[in-house]
Amino acid sequence: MARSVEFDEEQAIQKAMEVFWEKGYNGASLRDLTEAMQINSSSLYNTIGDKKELFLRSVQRYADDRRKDSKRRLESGKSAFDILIEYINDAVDVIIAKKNGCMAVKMAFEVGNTDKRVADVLKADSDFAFSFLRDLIKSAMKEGRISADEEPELLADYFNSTWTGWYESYILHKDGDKIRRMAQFFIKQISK
Amino acid sequence: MARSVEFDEEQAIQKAMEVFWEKGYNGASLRDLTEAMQINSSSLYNTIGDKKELFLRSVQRYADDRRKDSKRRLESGKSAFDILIEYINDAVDVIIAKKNGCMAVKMAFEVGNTDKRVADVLKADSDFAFSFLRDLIKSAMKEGRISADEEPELLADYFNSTWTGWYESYILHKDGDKIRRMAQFFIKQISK
DNA sequence: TCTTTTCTGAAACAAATGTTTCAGAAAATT
DNA sequence: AATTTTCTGAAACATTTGTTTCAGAAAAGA
Repeated sequence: MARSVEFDEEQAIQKAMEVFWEKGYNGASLRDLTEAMQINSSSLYNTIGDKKELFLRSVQRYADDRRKDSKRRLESGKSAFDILIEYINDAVDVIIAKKNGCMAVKMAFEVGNTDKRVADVLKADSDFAFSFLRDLIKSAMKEGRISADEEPELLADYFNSTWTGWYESYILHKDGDKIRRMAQFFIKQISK
Repeated sequence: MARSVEFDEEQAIQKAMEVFWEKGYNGASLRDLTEAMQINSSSLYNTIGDKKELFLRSVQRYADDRRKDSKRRLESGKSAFDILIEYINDAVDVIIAKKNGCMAVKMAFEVGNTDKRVADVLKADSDFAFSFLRDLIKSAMKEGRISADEEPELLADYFNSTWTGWYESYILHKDGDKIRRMAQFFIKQISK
């Protein structure tokens, strides 16, 4: 039989993801990508495919990571309300600490209207986050920590869309305290 | 003396803006741009400058349009609260009706971290929207239509960042009712 | 009308893009 | 160890990119 693939595909996708994350789909060149992945373009085309395919896999990978993160949070044993608050605070930390914010948001705005396959992955990611939040909100309502005046579905959508604006604010103003204040206000509003 | 410029620069910038708006900075090629502007690249380089300069002017133009729109709203003679509600509802309409959402948001995510000059224009635009909203919120508080429990500055930031998430939601889910529900909830929350 | 200056169109430019080619190296099985 | 299959590296590919060139057309003033 023959020789087997030399490079670690998962590791390579991870590196590609980081490049796309920083430069965007159109801003990242094949040479940027293969250099970061430390593979030759022939290997890339032999295994993963072309640039579009690599991008799809990168976004997919990002979504997978988020899904794992959500699972981890659910298994933490904390109360639903506490998980929600921690989730919000962690989102704030990501916005402020990570140089490039949330990849899903960035890509939604760059290619969400043009690349159907990527848009579907992002939509599925958003749907998953929605369920995650809706269930937590429902539980937090039962715990009596969140006012049950509104439908959990509406609140979940509202939650989900709220961080996005914080990302934009941080990109433009680089003001961490501003984000923290908005987050505190948000928490205060939904708490009972 | 000599011949004068043949094409209408303002009209050309307008066309360029539309192309950038749809395709993004990296996604728009010089040929896309000059075709839409209906001018030769030599004319472009003779008058406006290179691609970066054209982009800057396009973003600038977008910001100018928004400023004019805000001024128009202030001069409408309506109450501050009504202006705010109308502003929110119009934002919702733009999200749902316009194919490409808000240009400022899109560009903030694409080049906000890499192109300093564009980022400055976007920041100034955001600052202007902030003042516009803060003043309206202050007035609406005096009118007794918005609860004065929070600082107008915080609410203005909160307002300003809220639409962004709605844009993202609409790109992914194409669900106008979802946006309208979030907007209604938002209005309900801030109303007294 | 003639001159002078400047703008425009088409073509050309080098560099960068995404992708393919292929000879030889490398591994797995026999 | 020989064989066979497949992977890899470097180079080449055709396009597309952003930008420049320049001859001639066009306008304004003399």
